[in-house]
Amino acid sequence: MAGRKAAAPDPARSLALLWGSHAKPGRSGLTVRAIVDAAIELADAEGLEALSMRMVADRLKVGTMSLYTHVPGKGELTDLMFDRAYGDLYADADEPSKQPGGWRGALEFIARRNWEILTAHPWIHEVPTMRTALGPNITRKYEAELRPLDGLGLTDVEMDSALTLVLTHVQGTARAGAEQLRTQRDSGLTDEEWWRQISPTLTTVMSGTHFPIAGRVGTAVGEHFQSALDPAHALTFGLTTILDGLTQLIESRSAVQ
Amino acid sequence: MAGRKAAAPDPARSLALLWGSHAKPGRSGLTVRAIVDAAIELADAEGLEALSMRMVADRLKVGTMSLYTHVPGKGELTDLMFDRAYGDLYADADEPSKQPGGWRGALEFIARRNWEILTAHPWIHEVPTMRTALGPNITRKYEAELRPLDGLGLTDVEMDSALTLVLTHVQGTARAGAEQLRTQRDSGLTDEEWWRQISPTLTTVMSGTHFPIAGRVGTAVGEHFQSALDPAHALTFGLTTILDGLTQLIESRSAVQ
DNA sequence: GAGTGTACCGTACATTGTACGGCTCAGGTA
DNA sequence: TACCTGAGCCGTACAATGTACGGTACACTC
Repeated sequence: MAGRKAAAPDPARSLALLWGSHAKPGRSGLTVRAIVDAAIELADAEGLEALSMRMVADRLKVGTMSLYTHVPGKGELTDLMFDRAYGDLYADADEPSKQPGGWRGALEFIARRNWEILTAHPWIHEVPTMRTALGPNITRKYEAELRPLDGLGLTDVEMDSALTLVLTHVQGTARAGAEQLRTQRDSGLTDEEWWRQISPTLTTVMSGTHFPIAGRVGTAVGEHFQSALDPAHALTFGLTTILDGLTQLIESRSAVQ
Repeated sequence: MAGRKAAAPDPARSLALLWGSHAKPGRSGLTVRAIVDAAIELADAEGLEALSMRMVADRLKVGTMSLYTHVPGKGELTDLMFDRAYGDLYADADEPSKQPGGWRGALEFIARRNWEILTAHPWIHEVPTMRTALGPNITRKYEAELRPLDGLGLTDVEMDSALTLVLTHVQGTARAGAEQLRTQRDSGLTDEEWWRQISPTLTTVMSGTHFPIAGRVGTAVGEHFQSALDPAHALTFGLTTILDGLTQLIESRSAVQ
């Protein structure tokens, strides 16, 4: 991005900030909580790229540089936003495991809740998540999501792998959906309008090529979903397939035992 | 980003550019191909964010604004880079279906090749892919990847869904791996050093909490992989599970028929 | 030799994150 | 009360970005 390169981040300071109390007000009433909330509101509407420190400060009626008293920089701010966005994912650490349908029902619930958060806050996809994996809400999330997988005969590593697989699927699908929406909004064209606009060029340009199966399948998909992609369908199709696969693994484990 | 907001893009022009000949030189020998190649080289090393039009122009010993004679803007340039990166994915449109092991072997091959490309060009994750889905190389890729799924009893929509599921998994996993590498490079710390650095703060801060399963599993994963995440393991675990799930679907279809 | 279109590019501008240094005020001490 | 100190606040400045605009120079055609 523009500006000087990001200062060397201090991981320990970031961690302390994540776990700290965000409610202590300064002289003008400014708090970390208020900064994070304002930033989330802006990012929900415009995305992370469009979010600027100046915009956040303006919304809080505060000088831009005042933010830096409470937050070391934009990177740390997005980390805080990330952890906060997952703050009310679950009522408590047992909510997923209390769902009906055993581990399968629990994973379906987990997938649905994650999907909802990602849809409400599409900017989450742009946050580098490695650093924030130890925030308070993310930690609680990990505990809540592992519990339904405990005691099924899986090893600890397998429990983590199974959860990661489901979450990666939800994230990837939600990301594609968010991108689709954003592309539509940026261009001001619906999928159908866009298609109509490029259609003549496309036939010209592809006249020399011959892709029989891609043509047939692409057409079928387009007619079925009115689009090249239906994220909701991709989510459930993939989840069903993944859970079927995990069923085999879990059954083989309990059979061995 | 900085600068004026991106000009209203013309989809038809972008499409024509994607399919056009990129070898026609201008007065100073500048070609679209050369611009794209230079940009890919730079992005491979530094990422898409760090890639600037000025850097590309400097590398080609050309004025910055000369690039705009050949390419409408940075967005279209990344589209071209994207399509080009997938240029030599497969020798021909039948390479995946010729792999041993039937459809399962073919999908494993597809996953592996996509993984290799994504690992070689991590900036691909930052390119909005919706627009480029109709570039020449992406179209050929789609054809090549659908062929091994044809004639198994799946509907056209199911063929697309199955492929999308596998590709989403590979992308999500590769993205996590790329992020891990980038975080390490940016911070200059290995996973282990980073962990040691935050460890005291972490115990202080988490002293009041109690997450038994997260603690147990997290520790097991960390010891097993020397890291919170092993992308290669996540890839194969997920792929196996997904293919097991798809096997059930395909068998049920051929049984019905 | 004149004219024309296109490739090339220097300059300018809005916008970004944030370093730096100064101002102001709350709270403690004398 | 008078003063001091540290922290909150923030105006200004800077390097970097994508690209609009308008000018220059070259390769053509006639």
